[in-house]
Amino acid sequence: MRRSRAFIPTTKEAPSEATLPSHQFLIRAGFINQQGAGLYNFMPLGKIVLEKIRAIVKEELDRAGCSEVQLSFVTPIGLWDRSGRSDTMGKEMLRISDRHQNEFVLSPTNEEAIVELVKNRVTSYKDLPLNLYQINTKFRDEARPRYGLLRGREFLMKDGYSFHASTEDMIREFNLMEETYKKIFTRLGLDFRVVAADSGAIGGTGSKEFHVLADSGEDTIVICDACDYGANIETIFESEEEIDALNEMSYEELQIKSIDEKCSCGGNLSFKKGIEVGHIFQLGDKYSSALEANFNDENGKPRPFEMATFGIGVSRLVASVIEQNHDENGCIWTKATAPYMVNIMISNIKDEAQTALGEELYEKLQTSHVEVMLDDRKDRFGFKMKDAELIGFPYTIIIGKELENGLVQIFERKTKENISVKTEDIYSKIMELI
RNA sequence: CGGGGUGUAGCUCAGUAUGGUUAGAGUACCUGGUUUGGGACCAGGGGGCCGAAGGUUCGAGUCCUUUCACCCCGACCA
Repeated sequence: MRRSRAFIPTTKEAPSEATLPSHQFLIRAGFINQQGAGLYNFMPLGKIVLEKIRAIVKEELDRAGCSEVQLSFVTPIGLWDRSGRSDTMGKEMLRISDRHQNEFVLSPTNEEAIVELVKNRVTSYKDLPLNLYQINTKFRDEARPRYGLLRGREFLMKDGYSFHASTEDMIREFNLMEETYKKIFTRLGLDFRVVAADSGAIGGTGSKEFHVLADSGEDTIVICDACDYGANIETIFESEEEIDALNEMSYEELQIKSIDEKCSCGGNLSFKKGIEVGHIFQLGDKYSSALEANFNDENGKPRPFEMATFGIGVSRLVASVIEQNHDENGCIWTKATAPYMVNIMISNIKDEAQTALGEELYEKLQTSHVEVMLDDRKDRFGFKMKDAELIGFPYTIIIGKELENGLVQIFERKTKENISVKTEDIYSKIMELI
């Protein structure tokens, strides 16, 4: 992409309502803009990142044997009446009416829809297990949306549902998804922890959350430095008072509390702030029983499906990458999430030698299927560098005044290091780095 | 859903206590020129239903009423 032709409206100042780094930088760098409370538009850069994350999620799930579907976003209210959630979920569900005054709900989640879909189509234990997922828009009418993409009302989420003939098989799938999620978050380049979680109102026997470690996280988790124990503090402390008193709680008390739970390896425990980007649940037959979704077992007897459910906040991940990876100058995208891997900056567009080399490299990298931006704007060096840092390209090739000496520079966003490379070596060097 | 706050140029914000020329600044944008290694400089220019509706007044960005939107703290958040 040529920067001169791109739609990337960057600004020097952040809108006053943005308080978190991810919110400020994603807006300042022209990735997203706010449409209303908890509603965001994705501009070209934001859309690219969103699609990259979506593609990685899809790839790993497909590899693990899941099948992608797409459920309708607008759902008849009757679906929610049958499960009782039109009452229990209350105002979180946004209700709308059509021209016939029929009531509908914008899907906040899709347990009911998926059970209805599978019910009476999968009727034998021989057809199990089955794991279906979608990556689709959700709408939850949060009482107070905030923090940009981290807590929007409309958001992109991957939601998966599995069906099994036995609890053992359901647990097998649950463990498979835990491993699959680890692969996904690792590929995205994130520092994350898996923690025991509160099963909450959805019920079920087990649940785990995946947290991206970041100071701005809304959740507090306890992790052990010696084993893989981790837990959301909600599972350790029963009352609000205890959580409020957390700061005064002594280290020993925490240690004892946690040992009582699961960690007895003797390692050091510490508190961390986390952003919940994934959550997996063992559902059991809660929904299949309620909606009378049965299969026939080996003896021909009808039994409700054993189910599990798996979620990943895809649009939340976009913000999470930046919460974990930024500095005072802007975004630092991981290699897997960067909208463009390489930014070629022509320092002075009037300099014919610089422009010629820039164009040549641009063609060559594109031919090699490298995602590359060519900054061919008329602006000055400093302006273009600030812009590149704000956006957060992993590498910027600077074609500037050193070209006279046969040298160009590679600026690495993460380390802010500049290395000089001979012009004839630049292509091989950048291919080696990315 | 309780409590608090803010709506003025694309963006960040003055101006509103005490109503009174043609509503301002910075930034961004356009034109010309000078510049070209860290968000440049000079000159000129365009851009506003002062969130919306109603009211008070000779006169409203400013006062009153209604309403909409957004933000912050809290509660809530499979």
